[in-house]
This record gives sequence, C-alpha cells and structure tokens, in this order.
Amino acid sequence: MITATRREKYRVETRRAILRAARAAFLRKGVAGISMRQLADRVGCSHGNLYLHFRSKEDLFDCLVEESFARLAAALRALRPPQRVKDPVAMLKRAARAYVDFGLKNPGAYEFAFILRRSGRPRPLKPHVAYEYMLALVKRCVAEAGIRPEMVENAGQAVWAAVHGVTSLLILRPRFPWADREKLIRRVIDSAVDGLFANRTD
Amino acid sequence: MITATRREKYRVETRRAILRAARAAFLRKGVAGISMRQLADRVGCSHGNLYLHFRSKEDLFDCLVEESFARLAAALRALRPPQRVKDPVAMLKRAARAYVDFGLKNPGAYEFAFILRRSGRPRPLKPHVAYEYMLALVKRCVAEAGIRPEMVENAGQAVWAAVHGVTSLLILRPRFPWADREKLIRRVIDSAVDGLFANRTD
Amino acid sequence: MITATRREKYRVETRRAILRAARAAFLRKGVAGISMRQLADRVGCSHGNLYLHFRSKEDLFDCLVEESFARLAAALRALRPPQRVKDPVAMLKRAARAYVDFGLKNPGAYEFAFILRRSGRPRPLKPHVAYEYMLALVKRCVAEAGIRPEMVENAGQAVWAAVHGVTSLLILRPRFPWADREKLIRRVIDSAVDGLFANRTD
Amino acid sequence: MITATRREKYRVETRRAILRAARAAFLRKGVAGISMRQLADRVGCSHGNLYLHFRSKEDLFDCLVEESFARLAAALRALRPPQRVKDPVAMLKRAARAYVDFGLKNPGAYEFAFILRRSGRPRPLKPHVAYEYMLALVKRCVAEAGIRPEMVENAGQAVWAAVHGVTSLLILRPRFPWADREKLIRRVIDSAVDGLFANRTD
DNA sequence: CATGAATGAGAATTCATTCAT
DNA sequence: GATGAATGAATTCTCATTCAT
Repeated sequence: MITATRREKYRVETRRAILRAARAAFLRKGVAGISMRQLADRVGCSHGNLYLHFRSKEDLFDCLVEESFARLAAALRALRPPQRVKDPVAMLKRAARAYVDFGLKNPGAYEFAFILRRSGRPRPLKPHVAYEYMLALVKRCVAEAGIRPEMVENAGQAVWAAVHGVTSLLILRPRFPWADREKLIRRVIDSAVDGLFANRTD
Repeated sequence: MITATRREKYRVETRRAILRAARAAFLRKGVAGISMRQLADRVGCSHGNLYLHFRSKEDLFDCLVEESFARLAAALRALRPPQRVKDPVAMLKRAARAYVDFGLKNPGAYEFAFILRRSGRPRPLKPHVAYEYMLALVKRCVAEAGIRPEMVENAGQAVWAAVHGVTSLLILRPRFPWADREKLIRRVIDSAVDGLFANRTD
Repeated sequence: MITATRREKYRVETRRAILRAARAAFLRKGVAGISMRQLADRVGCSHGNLYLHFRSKEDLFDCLVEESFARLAAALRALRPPQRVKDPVAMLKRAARAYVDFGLKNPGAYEFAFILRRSGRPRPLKPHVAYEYMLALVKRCVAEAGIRPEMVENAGQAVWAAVHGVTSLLILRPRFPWADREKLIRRVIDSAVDGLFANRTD
Repeated sequence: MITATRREKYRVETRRAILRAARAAFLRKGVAGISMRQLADRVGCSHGNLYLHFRSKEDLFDCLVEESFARLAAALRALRPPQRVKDPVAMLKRAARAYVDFGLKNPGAYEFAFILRRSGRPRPLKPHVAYEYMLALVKRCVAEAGIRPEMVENAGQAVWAAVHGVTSLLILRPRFPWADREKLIRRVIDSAVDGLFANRTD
C-alpha cells in the first residue's frame, strides 16, 4: 500500500533527522551534556517523540556507534580493494590517510568507536574493518620488502597505532598549538609506513 | 602543636582517600557517570565532606589531572636532562619508551592526563612536560640530521602522536589480540624517530 | 481543537493554583522560608511540575509581584482619569484612599508589590502605576495652589510616603491597638495632601 | 579574680564583634543570604565559635532585633524628655526627624524592628519606645492647639504612620529616583505634624 | 576556650521516561 | 502517530549544627 510506504518513509526520515541532530549535539556538548528535551528541540519534535524511535537515550547512543562503524567501513570501501592494488605501499599510505580523514571529519563517530568507554559494560571486541583493511594491505607489501611474514600482524598494528595517535590527539586536543596539521598527519603516516621496511634485528 | 600536626595528617589522608576513590570510580564509570554522593559512599564519608576538600566535582577532577601530569613529569625527570645527552637520537627513543612505559604502568593517570575530558568544556591548555621534554630532545637532533629548524615543532608533535597512539590503544583495548606488545612499542617508536631523518620534500 | 483548548485551560488552572499557593506560602513563611518542594506539596503536585510553569523560584516570585502591580493598576483605573478631574485636590484624596483601601483589601498583593524583597538582590526599578497616578493628580493641583512646578515630584513622593506608611503599618501590625483605623487613614491622607499647600520656605 | 574579669571582657568583645559583623552582613545580604560560616569568616573566628556565644542563628537574629530596639530607644532618649520640652510642636518634629534618621542610619535595625516578619511565630506586641515617645509629645501639644484629648492616640499614630512611610520607602527602595531625600523627609514630617492642628470635623 | 572535621538534611534544578489525550 | 503534562529519582552543592580534639 502506498500509504504504508509513505508512512514508513516518513518514519525513516524522522529517525534520520534524530540521528543527525544527536550526532551533532553529542559531538559538541558530550553525550551527558545534552538532554532528550534539548535534543528534541534541535530535531524540531516533541521529546516524547524520540521514544517512538529509540527505546532510550542509551539505545540512541548505541545506534550512533553502530552507524559510525558503518561509515568508517564505507569510507574504506571507497578505496580500491587490497587485492587489486598495484602499489601496496602507496595504497597503505592512502588508506591510513583515509582513516585519519574519517576521524577528523567524523570526530564524534571516531570517539564513539575508538575512544569512549561505555559506563560499566566492557567494550565489545568487534573486529575493526579499518584495522583489517590495513592489515590486508600490509600483507600485500610482504613480497615487496623485507617484512618477514610472521611480523605482518605486528606491522599492521604499528601503523594503526600511529594513525590512531595522530587522529585521537587532533580530536581530543583541538586547541593545542599544532604547528601544521596537514604536515603532521603526513609525517606520522610516512614514518609509520616507511618504518615498516627498515632493517630491524628484533 | 601535636594536635595540629595530627589533624593535618588526618586531613591529608582523607584527601588522598577521596582522590584514590575518585580516580578508580571516574575511570570505571566515567566522570559524568559517578555522582558525588556515590563517590562519598565509596570513600566511606558523607557527601558534604567531599566539599571540605574540593570546591566542586570539577575541582576534584582537575586535581586528578594535575596529579597525573605531576607523576608523568616525575617519571621523565628521572631521565637525563636533554642538554647533557650525548646521543640525542637514542635518548629520544629512550624518552619515548619511558613515556609509553609510564602510560602502561599508570593507565589511570595516563587516561586522566591525555584521554578523559571534563564533561563538556574543553580542557585548558596546559603545557605538557612530556611533549616539551621530547621537543627539547628533537631540537638536539637538529644538528645531526636533515631536520630543518622550522620543522622541529612538527617533528616533536609527530613523535608524540605516535607514542600516544600506541600507549592509548594498549590502555583502552587491553583485550585486543596484540601480536607482541613489546615489539609493537619498539616498532612504533623506531619508525617515528627514524622517520624524522628521512628525506622529505614537503 | 477541543483537546488543545482543554489542555490550555488545564494548564492555566494549574498555573493559577501554583500562584495562589505560592502567594499564601511566601507571605506566611517568607520567600526564603518556603522551598519548591514544600510549595509543590501545598499545591498537590510534584516539585518538578513547578518548573513546567515557572523557570525558577525567582521567576515565580516575580510573577506574583507583577500580578500584584496589575491588580493595583486595575483598582486605580477604576477611578476617573486625572485629566478629566474637576477638583484635583479632592480627587487626590480619593486616589490616596483608593490606594490604602487596595492595600487593606489585598494585603498579600500589597506586600508583594511594595514590601517583600526578593532574597538578596534589590528589586528592579519598575514604574509604579500608583505613584504615577498620584503624581499626575498633583500636577493638576499646581495651578490651584502655591506648589512650585519644580516641587511637583517631591510633593507626589511625600503623599506616596504617607499613604504607604499607614497602609503598611496596618498590614504588618494588625494586632497593634490602633485607636480608629478609619479616622487614622483619613487623618494621614488629609494631612499629607493639605500639607502640600502650606507655605514653605525650603 | 582578675583573670576571670579579663576573660569575661574578652568574651563580651567577641560577642560584640559577632553582632557587629552580623548586623552588617545581614543588612547587605539578607538574613537568609549569609551563612554562619561566612559570618565567622567576616568576624575572623571559626564558625564553631559562634555557637559558644549564640545558641543558633535564630538566637543571633533575635539579639540583633533586641539591640535594634535598644538603639532606637537610646536615639530618642538623647532628645530632651517630653515633660521638659518648651515648644512641643517643634520638639515633635525633631523627634520625628530623629526617628527617620535612625532608620536611615540603621536600616538593618529598622527592618528588623518594623518591617521583617519572623517566619512562623507572630511578631511580639512590644510597646514601641518610639511611638510612646511621640505620643507623649503629642499629649503635650494638646494644650496648645485644638486637639481634642480623645484624639491624642489617633494623632500620634498618624504621625508615626507618616514617618514610618517615608523611612521604610527610602530603605526598601533605595534606587527609586527620589527627587530630594532631605526635602522629602521634611515635607512628610511637616505635613503630618502641622496636619494635627488643622480643623477637622470628623 | 577554640577549632575545624564531619554530618545529614535539604536547597534548587534537571533529567529520562511514561502515558492520557 | 504525536503531543506535552506529569513524575520522581538524581544531580551538585550549601547549611546549621555537633563534637572530638
């Protein structure tokens, strides 16, 4: 029925509007810093309405986190799949860059996904698409360089650590007098990736 | 007077007990997730009592942060001062390592210093002893390598970003299947520091 | 819509009930002597509910003050407008009498308007309809008597002071052994008004 | 014993210091606006100490009120006793003026004595020295003028009402744009006193 | 005598959530 | 489906008061 479809569409739109407003509001004021009432005001609906779309504030928060992961996955999927890459080193740098860019453009999502703790319950041990994607690229680099196969995981984790470091610092301390964000990001990525191919004896 | 001394001692002990309990509680539940009343319960005193030692919840949090910075500063002061170092590159690596080690041994302190936010407002811009210490070392490296003086700050920040990355990931995700923490730390540091001396054209 | 109207009506009723209870409670216990919780108990609703109608306790108090002024204004508007009065002296006495009568018939309103203070801060400078009305009458008397124009304000304030004196004393000290309230009021007003036309050299 | 005397002296001094500070503080911030702690700070002693001199905050307040009455009585006693006055009319005006001056110089005391309500308990029906003093003067005027003896009380109350009016208004509304306080006071008093001798038929 | 640590009741206010309309 | 009035628990923080030292 058309009516049902329309309604459904409307429902989805409202839900999206809520999520969008919540993302922005939580980002600026913090999760605890925004009330359901204030959120409803920003959405332009009654606060009671929010409960027709989300069971609770926590549920709304959970949806945002999930959405965040989905966004990050999409950002990485927009790059060429690792298997078809010709220059894996360059590609690894581009992937790392995409990761950082995602974090800076979606700081709220990044915080939800990689920084914030949920009060009480332990963080779920989800596999990170991002990490797995970079790991796949690192594997592709094995042939090209002196990376011993047993070091692949370690290498991938090192790259992840570095990019996470620059991303999270830029997000958490936006007012620190960073010399040049652009150059900083490039340098961190270059060092981390190039360092993979240095001769190590450990 | 003996009485005064005893009182003072008692005061300090209570204050410490509060700080200890607050550190643990804030870490587990988040700053916004614990109320002064709950905190008082954990300390074993009345909630009004907390306000005899700290002007407000925010003040209490700030004290924890400051304490954390002080601990980190002490850990770095145990190293040789930058001016007297003979091999600054090696020293930079050792400093970075000390930084990571401090974070892993004092995860709570590290979180307070570099990860947690006061609810809402951005944290004031305090100088980081850690960053400044490493920056001083990077400056000492200028003569040795191709670091252009105007890039010193950028270089220091890149090193900080990398070490912060590995430290915070290891703290926040202790159950992630890290391949080898020891090697991971070394690799991140080596890459970050060695990367400073690579030829760049940016 | 009927529903909306009903709701609105209900809202207004609740608001009125709160104002009524607050007026009584504040008068008996003082503004600082009644808490929002106690007030809610007297109204018969939750204390949270009060905040749906008034932003704060201060706001509630201000509404009561404003209401009082409005009532007094209405009482004076029932008299002939100053411009059309033929015998301004008699009219001034009648206005003064109306002022006193209002105070005695609405002691609560009078207290809110002219006696009670918001805790701490001085009350904002509102124009007093009562004072302005009497001032206008005094101006009309200028032609008739030896009141120098530059003394008009002073004269008006003197009349106000006298009528306020008798009104407030009768309200605040109802059990004082007043000889004869009626004669007292008349005497105070007569003296104050007649005194305006006495020859003074100051 | 000398020691006991000295101690007693010290005690009295401290008590006085507390009363002095309390009078000033209550006046500026209101009774509910100052806490015992803040008061102790202003006195320069511990808050616990206050309780060695006054059983409670209310007790302290009561003492202030009593002191206020005593001060007013002293201010009036400084004038010539009514019986020995030669020109009772002039003296009545001077007494009225002394009353107003006392109020303006001790606004806190005046508020305590004549304006404020105690929460709950009704105001004690103490005889007012001030009123009685003025009443005595009015009696002395009887011979001089056409005041019928049975109107003496009424006349005295009318004068009191007028002077109370100007005093309390000047105290409660210090920011009102009074034209000229000095002339206002004089006019109110003159009108009230002179009005006593006007021919009335009531 | 004086101190000040401690208490616990209570202040104003905000919040997430429910539910009759 | 949407509204918004109502709730009551929870929040931070202040206060008068007590009492061991």
